[in-house]
Amino acid sequence: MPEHLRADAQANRDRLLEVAATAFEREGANASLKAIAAEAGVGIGTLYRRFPNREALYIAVHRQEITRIAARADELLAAHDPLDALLAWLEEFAEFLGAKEGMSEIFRTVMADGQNPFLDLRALTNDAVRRLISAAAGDGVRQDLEPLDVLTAVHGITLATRDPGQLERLIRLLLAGLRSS
Amino acid sequence: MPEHLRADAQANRDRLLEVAATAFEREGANASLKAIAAEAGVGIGTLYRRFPNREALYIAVHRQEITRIAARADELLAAHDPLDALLAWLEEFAEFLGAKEGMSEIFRTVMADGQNPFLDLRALTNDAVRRLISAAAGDGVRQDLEPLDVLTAVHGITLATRDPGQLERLIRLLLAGLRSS
DNA sequence: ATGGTAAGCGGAGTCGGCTCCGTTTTCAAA
DNA sequence: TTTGAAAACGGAGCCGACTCCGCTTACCAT
Repeated sequence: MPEHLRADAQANRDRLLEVAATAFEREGANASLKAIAAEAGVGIGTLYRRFPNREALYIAVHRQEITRIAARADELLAAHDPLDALLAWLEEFAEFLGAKEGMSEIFRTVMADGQNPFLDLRALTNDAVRRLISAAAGDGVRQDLEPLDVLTAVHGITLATRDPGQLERLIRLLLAGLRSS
Repeated sequence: MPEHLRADAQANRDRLLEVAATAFEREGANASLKAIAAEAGVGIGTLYRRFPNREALYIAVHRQEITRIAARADELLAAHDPLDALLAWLEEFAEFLGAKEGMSEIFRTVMADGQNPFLDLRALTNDAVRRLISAAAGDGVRQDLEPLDVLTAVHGITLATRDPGQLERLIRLLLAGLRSS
């Protein structure tokens, strides 16, 4: 395996990401990959060689956005009480997962797989939660919880919820659980 | 729409359910419907006429089992403290959803659709939760929660969780939330 | 008993995901 | 500049979901 992609391959990869971004935007995470390949002017085989499954392509497209969410934790902590920051972040994260059609399902696969090329993203969000929880120690938030468990809880809520009102209620219920002695 | 199925249709339906039961058992909820139809000796069209989608067939196969779970609420209430009963039921329900490969995903579709022929099952489980919550009023369980929200929370947990230990922890976290003032 | 028809049937057809492999292209060593 | 092999390409091919519609069959009214 070479260090860098061949020039033609790199160009194709870039074009795929570009086309995929607008396709996912337009049609959600279940956009036809065949169509994306065609619009990018490559064969379906080329798409799959570069991105071995739908999840890989989808996450590659949204890499920046996810990094951004993780970074939001510090912004929120700087601007609000720790408890408010925690709640706000959980809500933003939930909204992010829920807003894009299919994003939540994609996350499911990504989270489940232990040896994928997205472990860095998982670590980023994981650390964000850890910081938020630590900061809110003085507000009665339990310190014995795995950040990944909290992340999973929010994720689960976005998976099972359809109605935004219900999502809001369940996030608050989760927060209540986090504050239980 | 006739009251009863024609004799041949009824026989085919029965055979489909029988075959589907073993197929789902063996291969999980994503068993090939084409294969099920073939094994039942009918065309794929016949399967889809009777069960308009995978979910319909899957739930039809598991109808008894779901009814059974709902009924467990009363058994548990009769045998344990209300709080223990509530926890035990939530765990049983979660285990049920998590045990069968794909069941949890099927539930997702069923829960989301407001006009399906499974509303009775939803009502059954909903009432089970309502009774459990009411009974545990004296143990500090909040009475201002929609049973459906609680059900959704458990469901979400089973959707997002892979590891049984994590599932157990999240159920307990949920219970803690239920008891917060 | 039989004839008309609603009910039921089946599988060809369409579409999308994903794989596999024979062909083409890049690129760097000589 | 040539050249050969690693890298990349593309699309045919397979599979499964689900639909659609022309053909068949049960069954009831006569």
